Amino acid sequence: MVRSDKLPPLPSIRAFEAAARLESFARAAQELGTTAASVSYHVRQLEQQTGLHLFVRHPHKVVLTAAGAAIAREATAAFAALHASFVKAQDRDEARLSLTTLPTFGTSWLTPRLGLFRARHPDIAIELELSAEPQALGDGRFDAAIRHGLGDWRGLRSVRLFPVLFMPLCAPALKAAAAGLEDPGKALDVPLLGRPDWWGLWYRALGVAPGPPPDRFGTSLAAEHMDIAAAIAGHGIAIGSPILFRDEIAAGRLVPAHDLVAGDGRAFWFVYPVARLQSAKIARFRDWLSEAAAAELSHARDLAGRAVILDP
Amino acid sequence: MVRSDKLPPLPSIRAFEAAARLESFARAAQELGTTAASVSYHVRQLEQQTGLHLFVRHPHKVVLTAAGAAIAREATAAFAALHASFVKAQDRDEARLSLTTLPTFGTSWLTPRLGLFRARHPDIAIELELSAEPQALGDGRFDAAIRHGLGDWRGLRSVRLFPVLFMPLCAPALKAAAAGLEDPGKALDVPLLGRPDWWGLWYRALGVAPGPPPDRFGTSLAAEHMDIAAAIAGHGIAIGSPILFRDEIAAGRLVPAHDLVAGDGRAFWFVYPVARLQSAKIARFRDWLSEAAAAELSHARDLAGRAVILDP
DNA sequence: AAGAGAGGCTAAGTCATATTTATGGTCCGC
DNA sequence: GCGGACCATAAATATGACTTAGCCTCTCTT
Repeated sequence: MVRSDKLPPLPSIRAFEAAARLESFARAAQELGTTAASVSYHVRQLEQQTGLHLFVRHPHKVVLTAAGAAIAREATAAFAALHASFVKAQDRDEARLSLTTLPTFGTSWLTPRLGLFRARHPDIAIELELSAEPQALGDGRFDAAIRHGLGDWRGLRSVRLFPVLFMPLCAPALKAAAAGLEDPGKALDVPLLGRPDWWGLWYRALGVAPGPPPDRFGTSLAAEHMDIAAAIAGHGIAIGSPILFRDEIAAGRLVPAHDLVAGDGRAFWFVYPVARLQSAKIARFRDWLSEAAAAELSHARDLAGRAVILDP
Repeated sequence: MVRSDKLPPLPSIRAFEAAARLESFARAAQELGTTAASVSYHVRQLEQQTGLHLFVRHPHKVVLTAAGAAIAREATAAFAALHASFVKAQDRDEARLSLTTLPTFGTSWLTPRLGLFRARHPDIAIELELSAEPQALGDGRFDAAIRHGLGDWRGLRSVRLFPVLFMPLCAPALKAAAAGLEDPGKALDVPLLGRPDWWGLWYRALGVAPGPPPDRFGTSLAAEHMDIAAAIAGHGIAIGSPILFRDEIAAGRLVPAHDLVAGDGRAFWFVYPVARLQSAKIARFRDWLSEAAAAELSHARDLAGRAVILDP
């Protein structure tokens, strides 16, 4: 015998283990989803490699030798342990969903709704990371992400949620002061809050070419939702998504400063690696999120319908 | 993920385990005698099958994830246990050599010499079974056998030891009474012991066609060595092998009753399954036995040389 | 008893799968 | 700054397992 310090071929050990446990090549073949001939082949393979007699063949049945029984016992335990470790890892992995998304989306829209997901799927704990920069998926840090864009990320499966829209929003008290907003040449009593490029897009949608001069802008904060918070506090007119801040609008803390809704063709997408199409927890979150987004979209049908979509 | 209750492909687990233990695909490839590309393929395979991230890839190195580390630990233990069980079984198997042979050969020739083998190979315990009928090899009961015949057993490797010879043997006190043995028609004072067919062969070698009449024979015992024992006790003239009973002849307890040596072309052979060519213990016994048989043959050169060989 | 069925073996051809080979990119160390 | 080490990817290859088919032996049934 080869007196090898190497392990014999694992598929052969597997076939042998099943045959030993079930005391039959035919039943082992059934369990392994193969044929008796294959099991016979593997067992013989193993016997040749090890130089051990594992089974005594009788015309109608096979019987383990002493050596075979000893090895089979160990092998069964080893495979069971291996299997258990995978199951455990999968269970643990299945119980925790790690997401990364944009700060505004996460803060303003997703977080308030996460409780509903948790209520429906109490066995999945969500871990949410917020960052303005899209984080790589597939390296083990995150299971999935919500991004905005066109949905064309390579290697990722994308599910569209709702469009990215822009509209001037302000506190009700400032609504009057926002009159004449549509004329960028005209000075306003209140500053414009939010990213100048979004304002530029909105004015282009309005048909006004150059947009407002730089001195119209107040401090631009780190994220959209902070501008919106400033607007709610009455510090100016913010440019932001009427969908993301529907709750604020519905509560009357925020009103449109103008009726025009602009968009740049982009949307929010739920994305996850193609390699994880089979992941149950991702599928569950995706389904819940799609549903929530569809509900959101049904509230925003008129907004989305009348939005002026421009190239960015 | 496939949430499979089946174990993922074992070769992939093996590749992963090595990679995890060595913290490097390249070193794992080296250990497994394959290439890094292969290891990479398998690890990816495993990750896809299980839906788990096992490694975080960095451009220059790979790092285990928490799940990967947990699985690797279990996998290493499982493989080690598996390996240990094979090594143990092989060691145990290697420490015990089970032989089957003919009663006379075993009793008269082999057993007295087994001590020499044991002295040279104290780590191998011999188990000797005696039976007149040849026992099947390769079913786990016996590692090897010593048989007599022509050396043409299918599926078995045969090593020739020494020829099967026949010669009348008797106690020295009966030597005189054996005079005239060569004439089967002449009545003797002492009976003939042993198998009539062997006597028949011997007489044919002598050139005497019909052989002695049945009433010349004493009781024929179950095995040759028992006839010889009877001869030593002075109960008659036995037909037997001068090689197997060389010790008795050398000690003077047995003398040839006639000088003619006959043979039927057969010999004693050491045989073992072709499938076990690699077995170290069988090789060690075979080498020792060949040596002992060669020494025996050198003592019996003149006997073998002058033997008259007939077809049986 | 005799026949059908179950279990296993063997042999040969097919097919799948792992592996190799080659290429490219990234980072680390000299 | 450059060469080497390490890993990823893709396509082609080759090994090896698997299936299929036919056969034998034994057992159970009728």
